Amino acid sequence: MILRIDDTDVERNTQASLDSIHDGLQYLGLNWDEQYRQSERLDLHREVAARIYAKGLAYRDFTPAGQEKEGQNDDEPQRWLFNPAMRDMSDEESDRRAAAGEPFVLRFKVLREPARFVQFTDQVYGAQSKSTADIEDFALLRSDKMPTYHLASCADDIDLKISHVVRGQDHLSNTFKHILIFEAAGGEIPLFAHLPLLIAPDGTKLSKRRHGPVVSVTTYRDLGFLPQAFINFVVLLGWSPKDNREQMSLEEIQEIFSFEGINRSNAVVNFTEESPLDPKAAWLNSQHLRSMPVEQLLPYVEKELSAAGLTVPFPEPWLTDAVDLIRTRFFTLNDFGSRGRAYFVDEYPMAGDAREKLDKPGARESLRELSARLEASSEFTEGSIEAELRKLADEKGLKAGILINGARAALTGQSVGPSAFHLFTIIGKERALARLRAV
RNA sequence: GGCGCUAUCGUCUAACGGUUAGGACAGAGCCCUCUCAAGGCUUAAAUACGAGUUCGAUUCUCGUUAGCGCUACCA
Repeated sequence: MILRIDDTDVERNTQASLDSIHDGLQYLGLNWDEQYRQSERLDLHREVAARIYAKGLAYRDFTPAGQEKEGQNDDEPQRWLFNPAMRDMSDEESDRRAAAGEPFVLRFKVLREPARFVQFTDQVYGAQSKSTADIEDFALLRSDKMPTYHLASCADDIDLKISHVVRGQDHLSNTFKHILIFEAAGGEIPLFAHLPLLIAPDGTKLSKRRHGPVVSVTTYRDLGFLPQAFINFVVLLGWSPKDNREQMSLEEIQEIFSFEGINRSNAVVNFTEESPLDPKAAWLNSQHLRSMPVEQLLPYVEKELSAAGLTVPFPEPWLTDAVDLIRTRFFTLNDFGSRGRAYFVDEYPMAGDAREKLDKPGARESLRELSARLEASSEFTEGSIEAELRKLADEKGLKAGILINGARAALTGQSVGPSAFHLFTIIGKERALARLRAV
């Protein structure tokens, strides 16, 4: 895999955007073998431009920036293809003005009269065809000698022997220009596959500017997404396995993914003002979280906990059990370091509604009593704990629920969670009883 | 305006020209239950519109409408 940074636009070329690309790719485990930056390959691009010019397939346009359409004859006001004075300028004049240092744009001399059809077969959109009569004389080199995206992209594709160009559908109609460049430069034309766009709920194209968090892969990482869950979500936007499968492993996806199965219509990422997360993405993450082999999940949890400042001695068997127990009610990795804190360390906050459970009349003293009795008991299993607790509730004239909910609150700092009896055995006798004593 | 692309539940999507138009998420309800999840079950919800071809059109053709893209010395 080649990672090529298309950074010929100096204005938008920032370290931050480069970091974001690297971070996102690394998080997803999409590692590259080679990296190139177009801004470091300008000589190659200019060479290709020179070659096209030498063949008479490009010309210098000395029109100042922004004035291309001025002075146009108004029979087709909106339609600009080229400026005849520039396109038809004599070589002598062109050379003279260039030698005099006058800035110019190098434009591709698109075939006119007779026009011809440029054709290619897109792997997703099928047969495509467009008349050169509808293609304007696009720029190859800007007046500051920087290559345009079109030129740089094609020149690099040729040089790097790119086999497949897979990109957004917004480039579908640019592809005709690219084919013209490939032909003029004498390069082999790669296979093209255009993908439908991801759009916002209001139908507009997703953009970094307007939908920053939604389009940034690192957002999902920071929200506690498993990489495979994110990939699973994205792959289902514009493509499906056709057999009603939703949750899929990376291996399954690699096995069955194909260009032919890709849809041609844009897909909406269903986020809201409150959350950048599509509900289906959240669901897929929770599905992966609870169904992947627990040993595979452990490294993620460990990383998450250490990021939260917690040092936990993985892989202790009881920790594995704890992760396995609570993951069915968690949605993201972040939950382990927040809601799951009490399972891993002894310092954890007591939620307000958990405190309410403990404030029930008789709850605290009964729980302390329970602690003492369990301490004295030789057995410490779910069964023995339940028997002891129910017996105590009976004696105190309390509903068992008071003690059950109270125990959960004391043990985890939360009013909701797994079976209270199971909790005792997960947390361990010594620590569990200490937590009861401390209510 | 020109050129190109697209159109199935709210969203993501399935359906050799013949299905009660299927699944998933989100929603509603029920079951399970010590709480919360999970899980199981049920429910509501769609072929943009109009012609044509055909015994029969979500599916093929044309038109309309709508959306998106390109139309830059951005990518």
